[in-house]
Amino acid sequence: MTDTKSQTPSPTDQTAAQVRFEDFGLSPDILRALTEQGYVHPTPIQAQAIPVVLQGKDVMGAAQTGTGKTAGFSLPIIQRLLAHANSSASPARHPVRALILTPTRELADQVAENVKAYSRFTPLRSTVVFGGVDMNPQTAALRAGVEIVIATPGRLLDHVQQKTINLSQTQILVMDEADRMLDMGFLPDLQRIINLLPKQRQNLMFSATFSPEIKKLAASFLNQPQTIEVARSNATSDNVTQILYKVSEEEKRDAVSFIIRERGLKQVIVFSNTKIGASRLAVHLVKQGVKAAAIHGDKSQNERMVALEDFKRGEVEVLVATDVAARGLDISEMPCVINFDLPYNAEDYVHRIGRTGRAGAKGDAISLHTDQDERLLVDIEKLIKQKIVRLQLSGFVATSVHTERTKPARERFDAGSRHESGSRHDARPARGYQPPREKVDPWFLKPYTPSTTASLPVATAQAEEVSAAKPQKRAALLGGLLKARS
DNA sequence: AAAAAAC
Repeated sequence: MTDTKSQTPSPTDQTAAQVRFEDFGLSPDILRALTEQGYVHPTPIQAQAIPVVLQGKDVMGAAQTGTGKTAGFSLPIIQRLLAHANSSASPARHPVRALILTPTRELADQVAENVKAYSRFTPLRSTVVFGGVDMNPQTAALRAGVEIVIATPGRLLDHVQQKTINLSQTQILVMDEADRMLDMGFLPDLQRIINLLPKQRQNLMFSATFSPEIKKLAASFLNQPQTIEVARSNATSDNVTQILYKVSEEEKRDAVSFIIRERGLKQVIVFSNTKIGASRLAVHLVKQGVKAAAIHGDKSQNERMVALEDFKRGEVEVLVATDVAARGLDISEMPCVINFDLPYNAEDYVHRIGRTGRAGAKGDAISLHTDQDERLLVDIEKLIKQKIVRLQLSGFVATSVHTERTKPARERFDAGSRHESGSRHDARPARGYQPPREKVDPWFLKPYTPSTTASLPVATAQAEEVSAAKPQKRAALLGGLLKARS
């Protein structure tokens, strides 16, 4: 909902800030919804996208999350559906006329909430469709009739198969976070869905980055699209201060709680590369009295929802997340994000830190890195075309250890407890000497041994081969798509 | 290497 909030204009916003939502010729019913929410001025992407979408043109939009993208496409879509009412259909029948696809369930839910809010005073109906929850309520809503459907691809196709949805009248298609959908291997699903739609339709595609693959996708799906680009692609916001702290693998968890305590953070997302890592870190933080919760794909949809709601309400102060939350999640006023792990994919770094410094506000992006991360760091700095500031985590002493197994960790534990002024060590003195637990995550704990160091170049070379092959495979897929269409 | 998404 922070999407369209008017903001302190930065120099580049000045023209946009002078425009008002009233200037677009939107229906009074839409303007009323906007007024009630206190939205007066469009964000730059909204100012650019709304008129173009209203004209019925295809759009290729490059926009980071937090730029007001959702309102940028949903407001004009609602307007178009209102203006071109289905005269032929009986009033009881509401065919799906606009379809909005998103990569994650949470994002689908949020977009749906926004669409509902903007169309509140119109006769248009909308519903959201995604997996992990009971199909029946969705089926009931679709039966009752909706003009706008917001969906994740898998469950949508499920409904198609069950014949509980009819897409033969869909005039507008939106692909939100298209780059993410490609990354997640949704291309075949996208193609299947598009084949179900009328050939004559309006297509809107939004992507945080303009990779060659995205351009190919745009070329195959869009019809003479108008390009809208607000932020430089792959650029990080100037409002975000990026910091790096070098720590050892064993120190990471304590470093996170140290940073949270030291800065008095009350709203922070911590990104972990693994689901198990996210869960463990959350448990660790809770044990230290931090109000933390984990959100990742192994949690039930209900748990994910509850964690997100609690976080938005402030009941949870630290949300430990995998990349399920890297893109799209609309969480307002995020002053800080922490990378517990550096992401494997440099683009994900951009998305993660895009969770902060939004809508003109300042933000901090703090990343922990270890010796093993050097390569990832190089990739990231190459992508964002800047060096990230390396700082010392001054005053930090690890008080507990990741694993009790490695000798260096134990030494650090002893050293830490001697210098530490707090009493956590005294409260639980036996902790450092317990025998190792049975289930040790091999990925998480990589001991420093000469043999692993020696084998590293080989492993790296293999990894390069794989990642080099991937785009080609995608390109081949896209090529097939192009041929199939022509 | 991981994560996400349909049952």
